[in-house]
Amino acid sequence: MSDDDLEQALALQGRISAFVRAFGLHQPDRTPCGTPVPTSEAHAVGELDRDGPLTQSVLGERLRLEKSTVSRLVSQLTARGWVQRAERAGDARLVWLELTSEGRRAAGELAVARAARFADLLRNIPAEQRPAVIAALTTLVHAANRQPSAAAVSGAAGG
Amino acid sequence: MSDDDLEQALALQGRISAFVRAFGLHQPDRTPCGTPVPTSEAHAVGELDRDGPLTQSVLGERLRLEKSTVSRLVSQLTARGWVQRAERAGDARLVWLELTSEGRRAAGELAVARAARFADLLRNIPAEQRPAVIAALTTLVHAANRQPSAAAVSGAAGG
DNA sequence: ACCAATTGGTTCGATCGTACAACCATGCAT
DNA sequence: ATGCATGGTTGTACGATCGAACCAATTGGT
Repeated sequence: MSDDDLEQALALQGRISAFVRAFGLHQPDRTPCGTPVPTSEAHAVGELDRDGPLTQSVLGERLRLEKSTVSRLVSQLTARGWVQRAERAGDARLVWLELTSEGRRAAGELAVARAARFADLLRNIPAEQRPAVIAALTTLVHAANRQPSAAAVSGAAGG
Repeated sequence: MSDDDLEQALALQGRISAFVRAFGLHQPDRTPCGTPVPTSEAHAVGELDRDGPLTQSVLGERLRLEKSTVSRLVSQLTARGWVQRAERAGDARLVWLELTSEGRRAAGELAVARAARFADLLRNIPAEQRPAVIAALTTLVHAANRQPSAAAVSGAAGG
């Protein structure tokens, strides 16, 4: 690793860490909508709203969570009345997840609240820089997805 | 909010959310170094290593944490032998925090491990795009810091 | 000089987010 | 059939964080 690389790595680390803190991503609960919705539930609902019925394992892949975590998460969502566990002809092991109508309504509200929050963030970025910021994040996501053990070696923003 | 703004907000939200998942930031524990160090402890040690002795409340401001959270965090670090709570002439309420020599050693190791992880990430970004990515993140951090209730309305990456 | 409000910390209780291991059921392949 | 792989559930443990209640030292007014 050259000195230049090291410097860039340190810069990257500092920025990401700072953003996580500044944007409040280190606080797990709370979401800005009527009923407070835990973050993880919001993520799951968003995924189901966007990509139709999914099996639990697929949802887990999307969210990068262990199957046990997903199982519990789904239980909470069904308790809340937002998700239904269903079966389908075919593989009897699979649990299919779909939003209830109530769940779709909630997903919509959450999407609006979320968009508002991010719109606020954008408002603090000069308009001409916005596309560049979004492009850079896209690059970053691709890079992260290419990392070998992204999930396994995790947590390093702070460590 | 114009359609264009909305579109950008949605893009931003999606990218950030994707990055958090892809890079594994949603998993609180684990850091890639000898002894597994919880993320929050690593952050705190890094801060103390960089900016000398701090009081607890200042550390809390830096990390954007409640004083109760900081108190516990510091207890864990002293139990680990990395931090010393000290007093100083002057305001007797203040608790000054400083790294022990063991703590400084650990901070160094953590920094190395962290840099390696981020260097990996950089390796997956074309060299010519790296400065742009870092610049974009800088912009993003500034924007987040300008947000009114960053801490209060938090958690919205998923909600 | 005194008392009230403020500030820095600690402790308690709660919730969220997640992983790993052990386990069961179903399905698939030899 | 038998044995391995896959999808889920439950139990256990930890990490991260907050708010409220509380105490001690300080500071500002009157």
